[in-house]
Amino acid sequence: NAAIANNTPPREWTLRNIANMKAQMKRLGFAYDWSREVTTCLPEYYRWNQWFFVKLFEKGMAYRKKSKVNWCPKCCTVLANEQVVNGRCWRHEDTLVEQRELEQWFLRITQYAEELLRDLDKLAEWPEKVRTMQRNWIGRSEGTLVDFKLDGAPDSPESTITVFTTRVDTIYGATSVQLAPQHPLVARLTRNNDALRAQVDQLIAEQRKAKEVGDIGAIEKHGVNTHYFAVNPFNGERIPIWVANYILMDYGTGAIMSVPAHDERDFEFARKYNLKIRIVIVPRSVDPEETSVEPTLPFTTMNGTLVNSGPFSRLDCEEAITKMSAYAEKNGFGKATVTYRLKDWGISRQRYWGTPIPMLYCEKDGIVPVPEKDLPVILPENVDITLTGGSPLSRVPEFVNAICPKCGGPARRETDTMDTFVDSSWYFYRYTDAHNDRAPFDSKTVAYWFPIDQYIGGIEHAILHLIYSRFWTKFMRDMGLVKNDEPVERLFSQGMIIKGGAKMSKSLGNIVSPDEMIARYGADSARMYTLFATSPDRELDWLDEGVEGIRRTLARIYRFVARNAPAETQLAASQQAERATLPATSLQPEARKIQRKLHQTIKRVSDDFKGRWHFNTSIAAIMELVNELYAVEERAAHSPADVVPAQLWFEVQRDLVILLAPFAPHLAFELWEMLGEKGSLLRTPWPKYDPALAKEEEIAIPVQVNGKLRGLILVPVDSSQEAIHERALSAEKIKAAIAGKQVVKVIVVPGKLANIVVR
RNA sequence: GCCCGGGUGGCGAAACUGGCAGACGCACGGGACUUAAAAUCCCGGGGAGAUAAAACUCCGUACCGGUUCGAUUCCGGUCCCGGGCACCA
Repeated sequence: NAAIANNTPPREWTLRNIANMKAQMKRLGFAYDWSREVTTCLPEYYRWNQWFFVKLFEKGMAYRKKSKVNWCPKCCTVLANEQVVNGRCWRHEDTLVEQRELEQWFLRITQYAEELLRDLDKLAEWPEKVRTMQRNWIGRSEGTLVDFKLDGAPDSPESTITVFTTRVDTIYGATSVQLAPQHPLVARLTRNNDALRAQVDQLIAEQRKAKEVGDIGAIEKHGVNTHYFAVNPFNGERIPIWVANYILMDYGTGAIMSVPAHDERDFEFARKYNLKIRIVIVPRSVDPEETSVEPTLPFTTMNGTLVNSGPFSRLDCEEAITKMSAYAEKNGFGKATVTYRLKDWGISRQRYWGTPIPMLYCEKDGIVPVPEKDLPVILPENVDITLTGGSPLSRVPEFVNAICPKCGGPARRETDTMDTFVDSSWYFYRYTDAHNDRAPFDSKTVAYWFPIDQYIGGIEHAILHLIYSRFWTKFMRDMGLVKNDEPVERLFSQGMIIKGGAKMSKSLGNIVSPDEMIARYGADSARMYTLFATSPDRELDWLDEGVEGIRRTLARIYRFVARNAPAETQLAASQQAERATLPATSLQPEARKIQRKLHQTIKRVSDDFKGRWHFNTSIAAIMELVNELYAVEERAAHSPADVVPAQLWFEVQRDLVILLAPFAPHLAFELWEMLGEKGSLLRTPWPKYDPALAKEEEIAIPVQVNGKLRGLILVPVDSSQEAIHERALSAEKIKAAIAGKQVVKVIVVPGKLANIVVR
């Protein structure tokens, strides 16, 4: 391996690897996924991914465990849930997908669950919706673990059913225990009972099917009575043990206590199977002696008092939870605890392209990481990828057979590669120090640049990528590599582009090629249309029509400047425009109108850049300015007395071009030259907004009667509340509308509207 | 199912903090220019009723209900669409 690492020039190897991937994909008839070039074919990413992995392993943050996967026996590979169609492989319609248990590598992201949750509060400049999604994804929940014993069995850990509940106060109302079908105890209980085993297998199949459809909650809730009993440690009651298809092994402990009276799901289940229902919480009553209030079931609120609960009766729910948890802990059958929905991150992939996991298995020394000097472990070349015969890497003896760095004996190399989310968790750090060959990056350089000021990505990354990269940052901080707690200060999540009712993506193959649009309309029109179609945080339903309007607007701007650009003799006036703005008072009405519109446009465009990035409204504002320019040009042709001074005329064009530049840069640069400008457009300061020049002199204020629009009054812009009040009541139309009625109240919002309430 | 968004004219949308619903654009209709067409320029379009044409009246932001002088906006419920649900990345 060391030989491979040292003798292979990274760039050449990369290019060969990419060429190899393209050829293989073509041969197998798959769409070539270019995004994989970026991270999965670069040995330097392999090297540092592997370096990080070893650090994680050494800190106990990476571990192996068995986990269930979808397996296509024909492809001999793991399938993603979306690659399973009706229980069959997406490439082999006749092949049923199997469930297999594989040893896989996991990263202990759950160790950071609490901090990942807590620090969401620090991310003030992240969209609220993303923070909410992450909060729910981490899914912190406080509750109690309680041990139920299998009735009649000897006291041993194998006969203990630990349940997790957020409502231990309802435990006297537990009338059954429900286990996940994969629960270890279920295997034992069904060992000598084929009929029961078959029923449980049926439940597993239902669960799998639901997961495949992506609809865990949609399954009809089914259960099987094992006819075994568990003992409630609080009251010694024997209650039946059931196995249910809606209990998931990977959440909580894979076992729950069922309290039909006080949980909706349990209630539904108990009704279906005629299980006992016992009320142990009643609404908090004024008279503490009065306990006969029967709540409507299921009664799930915390605002209640315990009954039928032995020594805990008459306590309020909240207090009961604390006391009962403490009681369980004191007596050794439970304790208060916090669980998370967040699971550890499985990073093993049985694919060829990807960073090999740098681990060796030695018979004598066990699991041994590849020493740092031997990194990167890179992929062997010229591997024949077929759809049959198992993991490609495991069939390459030169790759698999290695030497144990500890004992020098033979070792087997790990053939799993890493999830590409690993690369994407830290790639942006590498950008600050891309040529470093001693470390993933230099800490000082990263300390200068990080955290990222502004990160932009699709909303579909709100959960996975953005949690993994936050986790990675926290791990690197604890290693002492970085100082920042969070990778990203400000996040912008753009909406997705939808075409034909689904997101546009490589895997769905419903992509609109920008090349085609650029060829037809030019890059400026194509770019500006995508910005104009909707605001970037919304999803956009893609339609090819509509680009025409943008092209037309750009042509209008071009023609306007071509007609009105300063001639040689006017350049002095044009340069004047750069320096000074004409005072509003010196202008004729038409000129003043243009000046006002210009400053209103500057404000609207500038605000969109500073604030919400709603560039569709910026472009609309520019269009309005252009329409106004055409109107003024037309009117000026008919009434020569109402002149627009040359200096203002040039100022407007100059500012228009600057405002246009971010949206249609090519055209803007062309127009900039046409205006006789010598300096660089890029270095020209953004136009200044002057509120005094943007101000309207008069505004029309709507007048409502009982909330219905009944007229408009024209008033000076800064009219007082009293003045508007008086004008509103004296307007002809309003007088007619309120004639014969009694005015109860008049609401005046200065600058907005007046509303007269009559009876 | 759960979590997060969204639903406004024929269409893409706007309305930023509860204050004139539909800015801007597409498509469409009318006019000007032209031998003609294209391009361009100008004008008009939420719906229904009324009118020669207007003033005008009513309805209207998925649906049902609430709060408010006033709701596209806030609250409760329902329906539909999109994203995520841990191996698409």
